[in-house]
Amino acid sequence: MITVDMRDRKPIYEQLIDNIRTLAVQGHLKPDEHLPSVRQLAAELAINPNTIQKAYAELERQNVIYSLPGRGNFISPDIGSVAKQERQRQLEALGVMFRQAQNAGVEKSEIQTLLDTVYNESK
Amino acid sequence: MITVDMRDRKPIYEQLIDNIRTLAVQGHLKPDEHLPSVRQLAAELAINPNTIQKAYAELERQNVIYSLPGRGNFISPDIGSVAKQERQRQLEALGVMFRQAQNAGVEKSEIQTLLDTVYNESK
DNA sequence: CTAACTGTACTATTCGTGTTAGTACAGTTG
DNA sequence: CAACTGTACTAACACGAATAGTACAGTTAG
Repeated sequence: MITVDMRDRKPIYEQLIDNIRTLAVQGHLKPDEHLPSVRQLAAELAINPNTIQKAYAELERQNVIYSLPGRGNFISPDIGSVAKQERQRQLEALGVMFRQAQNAGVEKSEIQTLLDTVYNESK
Repeated sequence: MITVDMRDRKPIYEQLIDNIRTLAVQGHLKPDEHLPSVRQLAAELAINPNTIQKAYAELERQNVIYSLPGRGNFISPDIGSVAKQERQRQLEALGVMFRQAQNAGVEKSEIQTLLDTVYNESK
């Protein structure tokens, strides 16, 4: 489900980009699946079509989707490579966070425990 | 050293807040240490005094510093409790990141390796 | 006491970015 | 042909960040 939070500091178009990329990477949106049209999604979310268009344009640039003028926007068939990039991004972000946590004085064992908790609670 | 990056999307006053809080938490700024005056720091960083004032006001609200009108701004004597809060914040942020990484398909072992690397490279 | 510092509190203005509003045009489809 | 699509514009608006300027009271070194 595609949603936006008007109270969030993050711009709407960025929320849309992250939201749709995540759905695609997680397989909730299949390759070649038809996305809502610019105008339709704008109506559903009660925001301006230009904002949707801005998000779709960036998603196409990131190879998350492709567009066929007159037809619509569709999930990219090689979404797998996007997923790979996304995992890499997550790791890099974690690297930064670890360094920040370390020099804030957070013990490695605390992070270790947290990591175990998160990766076990889904069982 | 207190710095700001004009190209950063994060507002200058927020950069200052994080920057000074980090320096204080890490002990690079000692309790009761005298901070640069609003006007002096503004001159050094080539930004408006109001922006410095905004950051100092928020830092005081967070108990990172205290101010004596006419005298200046100083690092809080009980900066230790701020450091504790900061460690807690870092852990919570990591929790969010772990969940994101997990459902982006990042393997636990990858994160484990990264964690070990970061916490060993300082040896 | 005075001059030169401090913090603090305002108002007004400027600036950048996100968002909206509106229009237009070409391709697609039933 | 009618009703969809994406795409490309321009203009206006809204909001927050940042600047500019002024003012006033407390502190301190001379």
